[in-house]
Amino acid sequence: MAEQATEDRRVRRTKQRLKDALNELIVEKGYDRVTVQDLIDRADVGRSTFYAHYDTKDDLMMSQLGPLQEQMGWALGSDRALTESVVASLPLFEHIAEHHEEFRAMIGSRGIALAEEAVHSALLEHIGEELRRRERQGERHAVPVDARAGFLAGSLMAFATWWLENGMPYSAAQMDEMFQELTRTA
Amino acid sequence: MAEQATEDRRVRRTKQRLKDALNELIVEKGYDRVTVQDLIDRADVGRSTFYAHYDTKDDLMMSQLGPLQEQMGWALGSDRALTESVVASLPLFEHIAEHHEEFRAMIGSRGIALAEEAVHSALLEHIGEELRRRERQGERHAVPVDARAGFLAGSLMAFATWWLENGMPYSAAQMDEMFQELTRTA
Amino acid sequence: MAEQATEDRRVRRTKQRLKDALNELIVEKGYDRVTVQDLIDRADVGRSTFYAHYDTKDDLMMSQLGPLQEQMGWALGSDRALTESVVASLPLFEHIAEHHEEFRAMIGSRGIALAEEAVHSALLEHIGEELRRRERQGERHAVPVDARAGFLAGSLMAFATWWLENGMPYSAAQMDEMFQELTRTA
Amino acid sequence: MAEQATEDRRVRRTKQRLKDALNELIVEKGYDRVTVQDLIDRADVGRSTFYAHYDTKDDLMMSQLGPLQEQMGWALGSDRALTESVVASLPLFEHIAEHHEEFRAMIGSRGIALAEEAVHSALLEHIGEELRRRERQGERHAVPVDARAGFLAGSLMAFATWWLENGMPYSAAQMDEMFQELTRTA
DNA sequence: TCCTAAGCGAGACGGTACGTCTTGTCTTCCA
DNA sequence: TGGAAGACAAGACGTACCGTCTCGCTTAGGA
Repeated sequence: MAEQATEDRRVRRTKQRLKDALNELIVEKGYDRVTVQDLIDRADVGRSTFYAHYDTKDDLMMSQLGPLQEQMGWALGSDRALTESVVASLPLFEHIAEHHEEFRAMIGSRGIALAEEAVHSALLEHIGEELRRRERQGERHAVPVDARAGFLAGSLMAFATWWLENGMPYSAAQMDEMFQELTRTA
Repeated sequence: MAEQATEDRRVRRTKQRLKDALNELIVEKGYDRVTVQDLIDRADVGRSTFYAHYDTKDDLMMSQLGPLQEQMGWALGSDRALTESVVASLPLFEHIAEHHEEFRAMIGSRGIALAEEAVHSALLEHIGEELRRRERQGERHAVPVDARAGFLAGSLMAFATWWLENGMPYSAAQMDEMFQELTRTA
Repeated sequence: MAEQATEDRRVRRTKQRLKDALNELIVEKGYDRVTVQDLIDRADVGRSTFYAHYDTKDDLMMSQLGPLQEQMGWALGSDRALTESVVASLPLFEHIAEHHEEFRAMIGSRGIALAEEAVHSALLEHIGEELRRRERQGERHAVPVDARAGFLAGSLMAFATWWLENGMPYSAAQMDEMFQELTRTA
Repeated sequence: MAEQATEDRRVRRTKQRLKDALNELIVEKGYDRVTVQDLIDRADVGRSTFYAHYDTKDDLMMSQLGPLQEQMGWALGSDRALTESVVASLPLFEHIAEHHEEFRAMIGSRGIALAEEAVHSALLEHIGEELRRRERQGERHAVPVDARAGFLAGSLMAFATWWLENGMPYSAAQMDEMFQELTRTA
């Protein structure tokens, strides 16, 4: 919308303070234990102001995920991803390594589900497109495209989650390498 | 435990009524919308009785997952699983197919996370053991055992979830076949 | 306090509705059987709103007693009390006669104890002051002032209670006359 | 009752243990804060056993008050009371002095109300009888008998209560003397 | 000596009320 | 006129007691 662009400077500031508050509080006490009251206290914003901009805490959370999705999408389509492999997993692992503190604070919470869902759907779309493109170019595979896309997107998310939850015992590069090897037939 | 076995007949009945109530209500309104009040109304049980046996709704949910874990564990170790493949994925797909109504009622809720976590950990343990056994017998692989176990357990869960959330367009047997093919190198 | 005066109009309305509800319910079912739930249902107020203003049901009750104390204090110091007698008992008997329905609904309950305590302490203070004033003016008595004040305040309360609990067989004026006669030596 | 006499030895022991438990607990935590659970724990008695003998905690309390009433009644009719005065107040003050610890633990509680009520009614009856006896013997008074009885019983209770709640600054004998003086015209 | 009914402990149970917490709506006031 | 402040209704939560109940064990007192 045009209004988005013209959005009041103050409104942008208020929204930003709420996002900052959320991110701080997630690290401090975990996503699930953050209440709307916490958010507005921290952001120094009136209760009604919060609800004027966002429907729920989850809504605020998701409004931050758009940029993440774009970033992932961009990464997936970038030069760095121009390999023979279907999935450019490296950017994902690197992003996680960079923000592991925030992510770890959300483990087990409803918040991580939202983030996962956002990345997962971006992943699913990109992978699906790539697989369909290759199929049009004559590539054949025993497993149908939809299943392969579901499998690849899901197992990448799962592999990354495993990594995060187990103390990240490998580097992002190693994770990428291993993932490519493990999904060679997919 | 021996005490478990000697548990008062009444206590067992009460617990069973609560479990039944939970399962019914999950299907009716989804896990997250079920309140403790709903449970005790349906089970015709006093509020304090509920809290005498379970700490929270999640606690009640988890008490049902033990049997599920055992069932999965048993399935994973059964004759049917005696294939050359590491993971006996068929029993999992079949279990899901059988209970797809309950599972679908929990999609996106905190309840499914508990169930997933229970099955996932059982899976992880079994797969880890099997991989370590094979390694002791001389099998070699480019990817370390812990990462392969994490990958296999995670991607099986993810693949099953994808299946459930996309209308189960394949049979359990087909899913099993595809999973074996997709993880041939893992 | 100044803040009291500036108190939000809505707050005052809410508090008033709660006080009205309490008074109605006391008459209907007796103080002890009135629950917080009854109060908020009748006052059409949220549960948390009740607790935002009052700690307990007793707290709400006591908040109504302040005015009663003031009224009694004023009565005790008024022209009508300017007799040779130490205690102006008539206003008390008249007040009881006027509100006998409410008082009777509280007989035997914890609520009446709060009301009695409020009136009793106001009485005790006024009588003590008056006796000390007279002593300074040379009046002498075989019994020390503190004991006489305790006796007079207590026996007035007791006499009034007896009256209320026995069907008020005399008029307020008769009660007053009798009380003066019975405590002539005190 | 005859049954009372034939009451099982065990039953008597159980009841006594409950009474002892109540008295101990009253001193320890105050009447109102004593729960039935406290009582049966202390008395080492089953829950149903308690309810087999008493309806409520108040019931147990009152079962102890009978003896107190008899004691007071006996005292009021004894030789020591054979004075020209209507009320033999000395025994009451002495009884309170002896048990002031228990009584003080009950101040402000619902328990004291039960005890007061028991003593008060015994007092009222004795005083009423005495006053009517004297009237039959020709004694005349400006205030009717029922009112004088109500006044005397009530003010004695009130005076005793004042004494107890204000640190018992006089001896029982002094209290008795003062009470006689203050009610000379009643 | 047995046996049979009562007393009893243990504690599960249904139920009621409590005081706390969080949510999303609504109102008031101020800059 | 938009946003800060915060009162409010709604309703779930976990806790504390209550009075009822079922279950076996013990423990006389009469057969």
